[in-house]
Amino acid sequence: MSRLDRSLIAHMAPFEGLNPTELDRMIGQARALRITKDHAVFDQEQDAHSFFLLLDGYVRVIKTTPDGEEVTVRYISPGELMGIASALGRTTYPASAIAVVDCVVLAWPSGMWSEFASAFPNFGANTYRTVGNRLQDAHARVVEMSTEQVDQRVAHALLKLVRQSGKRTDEGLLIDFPLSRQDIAEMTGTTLHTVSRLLTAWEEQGLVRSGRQKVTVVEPHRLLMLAEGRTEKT
Amino acid sequence: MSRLDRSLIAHMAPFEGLNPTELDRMIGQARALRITKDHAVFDQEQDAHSFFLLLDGYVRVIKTTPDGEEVTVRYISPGELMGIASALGRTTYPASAIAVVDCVVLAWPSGMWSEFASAFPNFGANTYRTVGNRLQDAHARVVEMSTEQVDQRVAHALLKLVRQSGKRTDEGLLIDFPLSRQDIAEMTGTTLHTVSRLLTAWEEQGLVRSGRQKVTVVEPHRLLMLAEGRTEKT
DNA sequence: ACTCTTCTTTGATGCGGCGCAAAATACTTG
DNA sequence: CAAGTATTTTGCGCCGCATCAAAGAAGAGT
Repeated sequence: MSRLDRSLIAHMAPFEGLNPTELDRMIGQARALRITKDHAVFDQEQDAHSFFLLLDGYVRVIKTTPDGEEVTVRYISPGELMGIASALGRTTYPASAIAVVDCVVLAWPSGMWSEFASAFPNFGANTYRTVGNRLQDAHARVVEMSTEQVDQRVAHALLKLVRQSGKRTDEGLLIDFPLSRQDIAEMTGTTLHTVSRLLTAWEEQGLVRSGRQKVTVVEPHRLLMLAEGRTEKT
Repeated sequence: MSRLDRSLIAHMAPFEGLNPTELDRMIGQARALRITKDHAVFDQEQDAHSFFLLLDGYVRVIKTTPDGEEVTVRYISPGELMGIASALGRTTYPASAIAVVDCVVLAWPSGMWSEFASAFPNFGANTYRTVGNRLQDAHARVVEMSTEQVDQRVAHALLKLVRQSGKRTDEGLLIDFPLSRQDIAEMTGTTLHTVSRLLTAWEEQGLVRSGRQKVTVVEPHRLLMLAEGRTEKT
């Protein structure tokens, strides 16, 4: 079994303000896991035994409705915590987390949460700041869904993904993991058909370039204008 | 100036598990405020100087979009905390809170949050449980907006309000504060026109009774079936 | 190279619910 | 009680986008 070193996590936002000793104590309790593509890190409704840190890869957090529809809550990037139900006094996971590529995660037993939070106040504060941001995001999503048209929502979704995982290429900013039309539809509350039509239209206007499970934003600025709803001059 | 007594708050959820001494210490630092109907408890974007507990009345939490549309995030009932930006490491309020009737609130300076949280761990845990619930709610809203039709969303909204503030009357369960078609529209991402049509249709079917700024749910069960989308047999 | 599967594109059709307009009703205030 | 204001109702036309259907395109497996 491989040793875990604090350098793995020292630079990550949740651990900001922790000294080396503290980092060692935290990582000493962690288990590293590999999650292969399309497998779950944790499942909705299940007992929240652990909380996680994503070290490498990308994870999609989804909620499944009683009648089987899937809604994507968010994408997790390396350095983000997930499954922190225990920090919020829950005993089950409210959503499922699926690896969209092969991933590496660290896992801590949920029971350890309160211990960490009181022993390392910075860690607690960092986590709650994250929770605050996610609450904000969720409310922003509600506002978007209430007030914006589909094209604006899709534009916003793409911009968010680009901000989170955009990689410079010679064509523009490539979203760094496989992302299908269906995936985008599940983020924006529409259908893959509509997403497909929008992307081809935008491709004709030179805003994006896209292919199978891959989207590159060529002109973020013009896409933002569209997202904000200021009228487009052809 | 009136003395505040711990009996005001002792039975409220955020203070569960606190002993009388602790309650006294907390309430000793609080200021009581009256907020008259239609006035703000706090405003979006403003410096988060205080956090609040609603003692009496009802408060609507809203987000305003750049172009002036208002989206209702939630209604607050007596015994609930609000404006707890500081617990999540924010320095400004992410939304505005408006009294829908004359209200009484307690206010504590934001700076006191961390002190309370560490001195009274139960209070901290209770608060974070609340935050967890709100995050859940927000995600549930996103799922609703993504997958449900307007009539289902309106039905869900009414049921939520009834659960929160339903008062038994001889007609059914009355929502205990003034609530216009416009208000319902802002909760569900639709227009007052559509809400009006739905309510009159439901009234004809005997599901609800409603008048000016007032809604009574007559048959919660049938309304729930409608909310869940199981088809109605006329 | 060929088949199978997954993902994407594109067309045709229909409808839920929004936008607009105007009237009716319910409170409020002098 | 009359005038003024806020809220609700209702009709009508239209359009954004879902739904249904089917055919391409791109990889994956053998």
